[in-house]
Amino acid sequence: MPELPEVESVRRGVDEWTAGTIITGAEVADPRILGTTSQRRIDPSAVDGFLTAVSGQRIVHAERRGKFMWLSLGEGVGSPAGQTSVNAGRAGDPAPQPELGILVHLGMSGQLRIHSPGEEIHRHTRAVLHLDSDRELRFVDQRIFGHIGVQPLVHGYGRLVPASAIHIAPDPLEPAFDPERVVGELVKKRTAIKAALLDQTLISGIGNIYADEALFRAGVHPLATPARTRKSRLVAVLESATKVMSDALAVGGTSFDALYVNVNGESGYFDRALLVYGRGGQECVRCGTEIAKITVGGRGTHFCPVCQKPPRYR
DNA sequence: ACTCGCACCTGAGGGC
DNA sequence: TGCCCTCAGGTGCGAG
Repeated sequence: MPELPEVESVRRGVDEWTAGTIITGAEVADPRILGTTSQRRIDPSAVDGFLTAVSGQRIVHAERRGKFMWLSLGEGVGSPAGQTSVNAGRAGDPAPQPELGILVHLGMSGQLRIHSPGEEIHRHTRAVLHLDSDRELRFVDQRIFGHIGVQPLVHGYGRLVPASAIHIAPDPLEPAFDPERVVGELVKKRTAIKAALLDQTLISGIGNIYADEALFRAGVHPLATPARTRKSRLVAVLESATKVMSDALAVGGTSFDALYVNVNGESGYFDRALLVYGRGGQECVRCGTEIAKITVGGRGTHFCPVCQKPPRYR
């Protein structure tokens, strides 16, 4: 569900509520949330390992690259007695501690919500972090395509990122984003440009909604082959993607239903600004032609057959 | 070395 | 009402 604008809206709220707080304890209601969708068999000790690793840690900031978000962790000053086994053994160790972060990926249906203890627990709540601010951060995820876990921070494209995000390219809203590098990679791609836009190792943050929107706004057909497309057109697609995601972020992202909300449970408003996504069979806002819906790379793909001319080589 | 297709889940909505 | 099918903001892995 969430793409860059939605994840960034959530990150901002999480950072506001959690930066500088200490995690006093945690719960894992469904251990599957600790694994990826392809690593669902969770060792029972993983739950204890997670609880031990996060308890007593101080949250420095909520950070993000593409759709990957994480809480960077600092010294657990003031951590409660009895929950500091990880740090206690190293208390006198002069060697610097490895930098850690709590990775949170929202998958298709994940939400992070801030609550006061005692507020009603949603039935899809998979994990909870208790904070010393007398608030708690709840990870709610209907489909469990998301995951959470403590990871070392490693260097990737000029930043410290969680180990499992090392392969993720910079997104268009971060300083490390280099459109020339992306175009340089794109011109080697023989796959459909829509699929290339969804390749998070090439450019991150773009998902199914904004890929369709960016291609429509740039007037490029989703099945165009990047290697056979003018560089100027590729640049236009990247600019459109950046613009549409910035515009969406400015209004809190895109919400079709209650599955995407920010930390306070509020929806975003960009759904009313979508020009093609979800509009199959309706008239194109530019030329009135019926918006087509096809499948590209297994994903529903919406485009205008007139405004986005089919490539001649196909 | 690439590219593709599917599996991983739960739930909503449509057709019969 | 109920059953069965399709579809959904993502990602990782194995097969070809």
